Amino acid sequence: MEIISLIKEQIDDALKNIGITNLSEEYVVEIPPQDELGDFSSNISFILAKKLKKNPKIISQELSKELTKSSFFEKVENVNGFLNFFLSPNVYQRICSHIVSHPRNYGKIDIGKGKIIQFEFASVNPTGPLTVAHGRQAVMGDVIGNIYEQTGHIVQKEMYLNDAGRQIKLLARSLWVRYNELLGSHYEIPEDGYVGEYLIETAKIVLNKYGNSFKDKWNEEIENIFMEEAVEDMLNKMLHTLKRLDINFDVVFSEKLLFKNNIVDITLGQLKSKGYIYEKDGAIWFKVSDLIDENDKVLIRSNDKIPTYFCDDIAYHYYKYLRGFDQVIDIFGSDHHGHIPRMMASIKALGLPDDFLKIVLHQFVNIKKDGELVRMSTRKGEFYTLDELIDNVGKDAVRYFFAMVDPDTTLNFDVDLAIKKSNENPVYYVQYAHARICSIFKEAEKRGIKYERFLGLNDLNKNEEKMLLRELALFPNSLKNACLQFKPNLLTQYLEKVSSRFHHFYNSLSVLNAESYELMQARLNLCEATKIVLSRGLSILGVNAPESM
RNA sequence: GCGUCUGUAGCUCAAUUGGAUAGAGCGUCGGACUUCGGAUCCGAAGGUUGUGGGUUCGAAUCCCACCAGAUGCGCCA
Repeated sequence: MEIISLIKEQIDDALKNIGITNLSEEYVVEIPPQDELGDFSSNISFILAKKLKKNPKIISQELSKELTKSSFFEKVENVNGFLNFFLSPNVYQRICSHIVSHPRNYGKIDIGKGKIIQFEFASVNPTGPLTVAHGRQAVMGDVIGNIYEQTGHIVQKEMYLNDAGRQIKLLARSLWVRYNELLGSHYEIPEDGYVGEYLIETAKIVLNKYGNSFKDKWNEEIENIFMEEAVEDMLNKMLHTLKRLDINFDVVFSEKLLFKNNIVDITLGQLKSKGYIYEKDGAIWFKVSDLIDENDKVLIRSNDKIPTYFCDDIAYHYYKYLRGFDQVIDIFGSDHHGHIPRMMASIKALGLPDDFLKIVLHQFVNIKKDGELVRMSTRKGEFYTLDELIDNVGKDAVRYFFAMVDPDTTLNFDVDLAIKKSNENPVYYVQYAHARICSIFKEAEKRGIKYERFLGLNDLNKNEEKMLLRELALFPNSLKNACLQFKPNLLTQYLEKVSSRFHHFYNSLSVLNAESYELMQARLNLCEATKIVLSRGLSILGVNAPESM
């Protein structure tokens, strides 16, 4: 039951009745700017006006006359060409009973038709603690993944681990320096190495495990040990931090696996067979210029024959295809945007479907501390870690805060403010609405009132009740928009609107002291419906829906 | 230089993708029922949507130019 589509069905029927078929343009059914104007409105007349070269007011007059015949609407008005709908009371009743009878899956819609979708996010070099910027990406990926599950997709969440390559070697050497430091031997951390103090902790682990056997000794074997130890510890810490946010991955995919399974060679072979590969100056190149307006790129380096990051990434995505996903959605920071056209080109070159890969970007997080913006650099060891943020603000607020901002917007995070007044975060507003409803039901029980489902629903005709119900009816639509646009903030915004409508209703009408028994039951139903939407919405956001707070 | 994203109230963000009088929270000011939770509700102040043009019934949204910020243009990842 998705209210906007139902209204559109009514409009389409009316169009047919007045002889208008094959309308190709999309028209909109939405909520008018003022509640008094109607429950919903549509711009259909303007769309038709352009097409039929007729005055929109005349068209909406014709249409409103036709639509009034339907029992779906109490009345249909036309104001300045807009069609404004007032739903019949029985539609509101149906909404309420529908929600109450589907507590576990109200809002689900089938956009995906069971497609298997992989989400890749929070893929980082395991070279240091996660920062708040990573937190944004992790929450975003997790929430969009959840939304995809609600919209008829089968979702797998995966993290890619860059556990090979130059950065890791630098990390190993930096760790070794810290390890020697513990043993009283002093070396310089290499240029571009990792100076953050978190490596001291890791060094202690190595010291515990291996004793002083690597003191003042350095060779390839030792380097490998330090690489492994460093990556393991960093990964554990990262996963631990994410777990604190209730973010869990189905798969952590190691870069090393690409080589172990020969994926790089297989991918290169595939590209070669399609004619996109050539050799020059001892390196192997990808003919990007055949596909897009960009220079060719190196896949295998000339001096050490090691694949570039780009090459690995192509191989990784080809492997995703071989693993059988219908679609893959990557979530990257916006600094990767230059990577997108090349990746899309490689998808085409490999002969994969055009829509196989979708890359979603998000802007950065700036941290404001003591009134100043803090630049974050893992390498220099200057950052505000995600763990600190969770310590200070708590899981629910962190998740909500990151979900509530449009991914395209740079987020200025004022840490001091977030710590000082947690009310800054609207998550409490939504949670409070939920807790309040729970408390009504507790109070009802205390008074010996037995809640009766579906009773008295036709008494729900006050404006506050209708506005709340209308909002509840939009839940599926809100999930749909969030899904199609990859914007979790549409969901948080929606929940805030629902909460606002509820608080308003609560303050102007009494539930347990209603004028009649039937009306009280009706309002209890309305409360339950609201509770269902709030708790479903919050659970998709991964935020707790408390019974009391 | 070329490309991408952003610019909205003092601050943090919206605006159902071209709709009607641009909305919330925080902050400021003023109010609320001895009754279901005052983490709430109601009201006020606060805006030339970065600037200037254009497109049309209608623009924060689309097009052009400029200004400002972020970011990318490696045999780095």
